[in-house]
Parts: sequence; structure tokens; C-alpha cells
Amino acid sequence: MEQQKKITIADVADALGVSRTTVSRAISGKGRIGKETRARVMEYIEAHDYKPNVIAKSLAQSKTYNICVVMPGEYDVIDLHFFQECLFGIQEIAGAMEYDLLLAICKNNDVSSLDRVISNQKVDGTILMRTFVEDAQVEYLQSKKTPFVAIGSSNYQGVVQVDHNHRSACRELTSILLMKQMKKIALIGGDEGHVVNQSRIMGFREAYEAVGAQVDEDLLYLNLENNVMVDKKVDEIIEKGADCILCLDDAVCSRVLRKLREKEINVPEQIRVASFYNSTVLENNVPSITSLNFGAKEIGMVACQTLLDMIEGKEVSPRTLLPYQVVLKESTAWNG
Amino acid sequence: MEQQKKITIADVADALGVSRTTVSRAISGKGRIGKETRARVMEYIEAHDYKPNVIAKSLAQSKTYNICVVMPGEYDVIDLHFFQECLFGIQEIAGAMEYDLLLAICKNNDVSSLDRVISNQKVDGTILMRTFVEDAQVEYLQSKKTPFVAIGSSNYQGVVQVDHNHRSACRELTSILLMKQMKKIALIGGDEGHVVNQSRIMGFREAYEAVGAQVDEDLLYLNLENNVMVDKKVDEIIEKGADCILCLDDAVCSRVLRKLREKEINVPEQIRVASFYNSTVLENNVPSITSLNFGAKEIGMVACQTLLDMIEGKEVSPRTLLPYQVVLKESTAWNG
DNA sequence: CTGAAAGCGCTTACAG
DNA sequence: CTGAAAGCGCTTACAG
Repeated sequence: MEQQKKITIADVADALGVSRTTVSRAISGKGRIGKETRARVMEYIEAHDYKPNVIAKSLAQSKTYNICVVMPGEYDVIDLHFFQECLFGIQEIAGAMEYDLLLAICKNNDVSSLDRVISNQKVDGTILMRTFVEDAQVEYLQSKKTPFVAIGSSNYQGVVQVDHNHRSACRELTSILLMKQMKKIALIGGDEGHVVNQSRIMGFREAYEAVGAQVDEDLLYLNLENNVMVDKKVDEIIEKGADCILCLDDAVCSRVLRKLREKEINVPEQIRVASFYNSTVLENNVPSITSLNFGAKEIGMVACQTLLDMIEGKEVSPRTLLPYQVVLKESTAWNG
Repeated sequence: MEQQKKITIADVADALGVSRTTVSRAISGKGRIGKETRARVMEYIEAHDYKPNVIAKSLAQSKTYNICVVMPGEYDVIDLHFFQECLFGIQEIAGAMEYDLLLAICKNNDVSSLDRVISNQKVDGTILMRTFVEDAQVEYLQSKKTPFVAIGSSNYQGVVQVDHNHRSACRELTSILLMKQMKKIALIGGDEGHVVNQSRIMGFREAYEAVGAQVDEDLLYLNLENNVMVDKKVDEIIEKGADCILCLDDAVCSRVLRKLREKEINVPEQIRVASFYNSTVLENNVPSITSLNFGAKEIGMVACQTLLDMIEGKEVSPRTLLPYQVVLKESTAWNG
């Protein structure tokens, strides 16, 4: 496999009888340059398909035109589709600005993959696709003083973040359920260590406060680590006679629905179900599931734009909250 | 955000009173160098946390230490989990060899994102995570004479490829169904344009040939473009009295199961169901679904290793086929 | 075994 | 408006 010999800035300068400086300026648009000269250069470049060597440019400018995207490295990631769409959003904006995406994978707060990328100075900035309460990635990036933005909320000082307004969304969904006269709502879900789960739980509690009601702490099933736990808790929830199961996320929701089907308990006739998220996991479910709607691609786009602004030294808002929709479907139809 | 001033090779050379050449050699291990000198350099480097600037190294060596991974860009990608695991496999091998991953997204054979990366010479090679019968990516990469390997099979000449043995796997699964005395097996699925689907269909047909039976062409439902089509075809399949539905992939299978549930047709009592793939999509299904088992992470690792070998000029085998397992579950339990 | 020097392909003060 | 020259931080023949 022989690569075709690439033409360099010197080649085009020679061919046109101008200096490399001039060619460089014609391309970058920086510095004074004659209209006509510029036109000649551009024409030649076009005709001969000259592309500046980005590596050389990087070295000269100490800029890579790469950004690092940190993906979760667990296999059982709750909503892969979210990360995918989000990645597409990031890529769309990055691509438009001639930036490329370098991937780092962060599993259980292990930053070694991220460290390689950053220490090797391969990127101009980083996007974290997920945050933790105790966040090794954030701590690492802050110690390196390299620009980054987090998708999702972070409790750390000075982290530029863009998130969906999970708290409001969950508050609103919960309020609606309460308004629909559900009396015993069980909340079920996984790791409270995820900041997003904290926000969701907060919204859930606020909805109760707003109507002056008490959350039944006995119906809170959090930090469930696996499907077996979920199954067991569903049994308990049914025994306690809850009239609605609210799921912190769709992985849990999917399992809950499976368990209910196994127990031959009908939704929504015998119990209502809703989820604080809407992934494709539940897409084909019968009945359709009441949930929230967030734009994953949109959040990626906003995060990327924010990072690029930071890289270019612009002011950015420290926290951006994106809107949501509450989508009521069959699973919470109340006929009580 | 001020980056910490990075220490360069010149700094360590000065500090140690040696030349930059020597330092470079100590690090790379290339060229003769005194043991003791080398030790001194390494010690200093360690102590002062010196990391060579990869960009400069790239420029000097015309090598980037990046590889490009091309992901599918459709939102309704059949098995996201496959691509994720596969990506993890690639990353694991790449990381171990100090390579990073640059992402390109290829939607409907649009190679513009890939073109940016390649034209800008940002990578040393490329991994295609998916192939097509008419493959713009392959054509593009071949025209650029840049090393690449395809995950999945390709009909193009000279494409280095690593794939699971879908054909054998599907042949075997089909054989077993035939042995289990299923007489009317319907095959349902999407785009025949995917090479993988062609292999699957081929395996399916071979199983029939092996027992001297005829494929019932009336029971082949291919190129279904959306869920509505799938639903309609399931109706037809039932009317025709098929005793088993074999799905080309899990997206289709998931929809088929949904439709059967809606029609209140029990699996496996009234009809058997199996899939030519096993994604997490079907994980929670009741009954559990007979399907094939492929190692997604493994294929990523092998593909990456193959590419790295190519980059380093080693001979690689033009086609690697990875093994599979047939996993029989409840959905094909035969009690006829 | 070690070093001075040229080179990778750009950018960017500085001078004109 | 344009160019000569230095510089980005490495590597690598070549010479010693």
C-alpha cells in the first residue's frame, strides 16, 4: 500500500512563484494579502487538491483540532442510545468546525485512557458524557487545567456543564401522577451515586412537597445493583399494594415490566408504571410507557459548541439547562 | 485556564548535559546508547514527568499513532450494543499499543466525515465497523491507498476483513430447526444490501440443501423497511400456517415478538421463534429466544490487532473468521 | 557510544 | 501587500 505523495505548501508556493508565507495567508485568511494573489492561490489549491498537513499546523500553532469525548466503559450502560445520539450531536458540531473526535473510555472512574490522550496533548479540550458524585475524571481534568465541559450535572466547583432539566422534569411527571390520585407511588432504581439520579429523586420529592404530601420512604427502592434485586423489590412493591411504580431509568423499567408480565399483573389496570427517561429500550412495549422526553442529540450539540467556545477563549455560561417534555401514555391511564 | 508549561526534550537534554539526540534515543530505544546514559535519562524523565509531544513526533515520523474507527451513523442501528462492545475491543488493543481512536461517522455511505480524517492525514489506518455490498467507504479507502480493515465481510477485492462465521452459524441453527421437524420456516428481515444478511441467508439456504429440502420462497420476507411492514408480514406468516419464524436480526425479532404478543399468539406453543443474532434487545424477553452467540469485543480486538500489524508492515491474513455458538432456548422448544 | 545538523510542513512576528 | 527567517518539538541519517 503506497500512499500517494502528498503535495506540500512549498510545492504550491514554488508552482505559483510566491512564498510559503503568502500561501499560508491565503488559506488561513489571516494577515493582509492581495485579492488577486489570494484568488490565484485558492484556484491552484482547488485544482490540485492540496490539503494542508494538519499535524504540521498543529505543531506550529500548538493546537490539535481534536477534542476528546469520554464515553462510559461499562457494558451494561443504561442508555446506550443516549450516548450514541449525543455523540452524533457532538460530531455534527465538531465536524462543522473542522474538529475531529478522539475517544477515551472511562470505566468505573478509571482515567488512564483519558490520561493518555491529555498527557500526549492530542486534544484541545474534552467532553465528559457522564458525571459522578465523586468524579475522578473531573478531578483529573481540573488538575491538568485543560478545558472541558460535562454533559450532566456535577457538584464540583467551576465545572462548565450542560444538562437536561431532570429535576423539573421529574417533579412535573410526579406531580401529574399525584394529581391523577395515585396514593402509593413506589420509586425504584439504581445507583444514587449518579448525579442524574440525585436530581431525579430531588424532583420526585419536590412534587410531594408542592402538594403538601409525604413521600412514603418505605416505597423507595434505590441502589438496586442488578436485575435479581429489581425482581425481588417488585414482589415487595406489589405486596405493599402500591398503585404505581415509577422507575428511575429505563433499564430498571424494562426489568420491572418483565417481572410484572411474569407475575401476570396487568399494566395499567392493576398497577401503573412510568419511567423518568425514554430510551428505545421501551419503544416496543405494550402498553406504551409514560415517560420523559429529552433531546440527546441536542445536548451533544450544545455541549460541543460550548467547548469550542471555551477553546476559542469566549465566555461561556457555566450551566446550561435544556428543556424536556412529559409524555403521558397508556401505562399510567387511570381508571380508578 | 492556563495549561502548565510543558517540558520539552531540549529541557531534559540541557538539564542532563547531553544532546537531544541522546534523549530521543533513550526514549525510543532505537540506536546505540550507553546503558548508564540511558538510565540517567529515564530517571530524569520519570522524576519530572516528561512526556514527549506526540504531535512533534508525528510530524517527524509521518505517523500519527491514531486510528480511525468508522461507526454507523443511523439512529436505528440494529445492534448498538455490538458496536459498543466492538469499540471497547478496539480501544483495548489500540490503547495497549499507545494508539488512540479517532471517530468518523458514516451514514448511508456518506464518506465525508471519513474523508476529512483521511485527507487531513490524522490517522495511520482505519477500521470499518460495518460493510455494504456497494461500499462507498471501501471504494474511498482503496482509492486513497490507506491501510484499513473491515469488520464484517466485503465482496470487494483485496479487503482485509475479520468477521464472525455468520454463514456457518446460520446454517447450523437452521439445520437444528429442520431436525426438530419444523416444516414451514418463515425467514423475515431487513436490508439484503448488508453483506452480513447475505451471509445469513446463504447459511439458511445451505441448511436446506444439506437435507435435500426446498426453501419455501413464499415464506421469505426480506427487505422490510420498517416496523409496519414487519407487522403486516407477521400477519401473513400466521395465515400461511408457518410453524417457526426465523429473524435475520434482533430488531426484527423484537418487533415480531411484540406483534405476536399483540395477537395473543403464544411462543413456543403456537409458533417457534429464533433469531440469527443475540443482542441485549431480546435479553429480557419471556420466553427466552433461541439465537446465535458472537463475541463482539473479540472481533474488535482481532480487527484492531490486524490493522496495527498492517501499519507496521507485517503480513496479515486477508480474511479471519471467528467462531460462534448456537444457543437454544425456550422459544424453539418443540412439543409437536 | 554520542552529537551537530537537517528535516518533518506548517505559522508568524518582523522587516520591507 | 509580500517574503526571509525563525520556530513548533521531535527524529534520524551522517560523521566522529
